Amino acid sequence: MLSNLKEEEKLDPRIKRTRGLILGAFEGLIAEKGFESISVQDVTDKAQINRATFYAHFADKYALLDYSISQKFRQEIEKRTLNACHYTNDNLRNMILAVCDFLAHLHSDCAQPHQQFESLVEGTIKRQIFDLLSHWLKQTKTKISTEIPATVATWAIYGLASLYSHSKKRPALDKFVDDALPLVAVNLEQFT
Amino acid sequence: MLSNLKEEEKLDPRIKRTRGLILGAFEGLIAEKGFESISVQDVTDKAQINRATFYAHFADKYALLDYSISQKFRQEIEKRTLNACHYTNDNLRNMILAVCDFLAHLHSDCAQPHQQFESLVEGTIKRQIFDLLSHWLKQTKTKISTEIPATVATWAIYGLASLYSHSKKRPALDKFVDDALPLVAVNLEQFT
DNA sequence: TTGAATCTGTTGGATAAGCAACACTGGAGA
DNA sequence: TCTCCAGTGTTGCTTATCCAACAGATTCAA
Repeated sequence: MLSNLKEEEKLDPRIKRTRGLILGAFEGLIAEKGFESISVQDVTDKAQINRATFYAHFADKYALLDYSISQKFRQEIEKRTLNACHYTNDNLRNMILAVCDFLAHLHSDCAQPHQQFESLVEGTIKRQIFDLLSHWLKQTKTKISTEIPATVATWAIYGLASLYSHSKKRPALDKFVDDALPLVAVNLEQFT
Repeated sequence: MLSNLKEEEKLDPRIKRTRGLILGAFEGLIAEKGFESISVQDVTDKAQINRATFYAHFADKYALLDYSISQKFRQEIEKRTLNACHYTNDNLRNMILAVCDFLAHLHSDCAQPHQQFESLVEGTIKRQIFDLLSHWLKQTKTKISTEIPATVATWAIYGLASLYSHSKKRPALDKFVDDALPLVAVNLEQFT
């Protein structure tokens, strides 16, 4: 799944370089002034690339946010070697950990996260979770439709991570996930 | 003098970027394995640019060394605001300090400096010193030829810096320059 | 000596990035 | 209201970079 690793490897070096510059500038700006107040010009100035070049890669700053978040989330996932896996309780647990970690870091790395920013992130991350879960469940070659269970689990996981990352005084992550895991797993047991 | 500042500013961003990548990779490699054993491929691999692109900027690795050394030396000079100056005892003193510092740092930053490397550096630096000195001396609108005094001073300065940077137990730089300065200045007094 | 391997410099054609200009939009003031 | 300003997307053309391929040069081992 998502073996854009290979595809990205053999991409034209100019493209990799430019995207890297854009992403780097974007992340820096997010930390400095928050997503809402960033303009495309800010990004291209900081990245030292031409504005037209930006539009050759991304439709607008929302597409860039989506790409950036997706990419960083995937890194988090790959770090925990959850790709190329099938569904197990352990993998599910790792995924919840990953989402919690990711959101928690996001909140400390980003200046003044507003509503718009948060809901854009939510959409992006949930899409990623859903795709990965669906992939896992389909590995079981079951004839049962995966759409509904995957949807429920996706929303539940994101909700848990959101709760965790917003809590004033974050509880110990391991304990938190221990408590939450069964409530998510119960709907997926049929795929084990 | 040397107001390639302005020229470099308005250079195509791709050119600035590429040169920066090449220089960064080169300096890293110099520190790792020394100049002699570096190949052009090493540089382009590390810089993540195409080998043909390298040759669009530099004739070979010797041209790159010359450019790199010149550039770093100029930075040292500009740091001490010696450009846009005329000849004074103080400026001469600062120049000697700059050359000593530069060579001393070079020796600590470069792996196994061999004879070839050292003599290439010597040629590059002496050219820079000579140009700057000549520029100073000509400011005096003197009718005296500057070539011979500038040459003598150039060689003397480089010799002093070389002695300083090679000494096992480097003496205090200020003291060293205090002792050496008069011997250089004596041939230039007619320009004050 | 031969051949394999590696690096060098160079080329022509493909592609990405740069640039200046344009029309358009959405505020912020006067 | 009007204008001004700053940002947005888009375009045609220029320029830099990429790539694969080439013919030498050098080295090293068989």
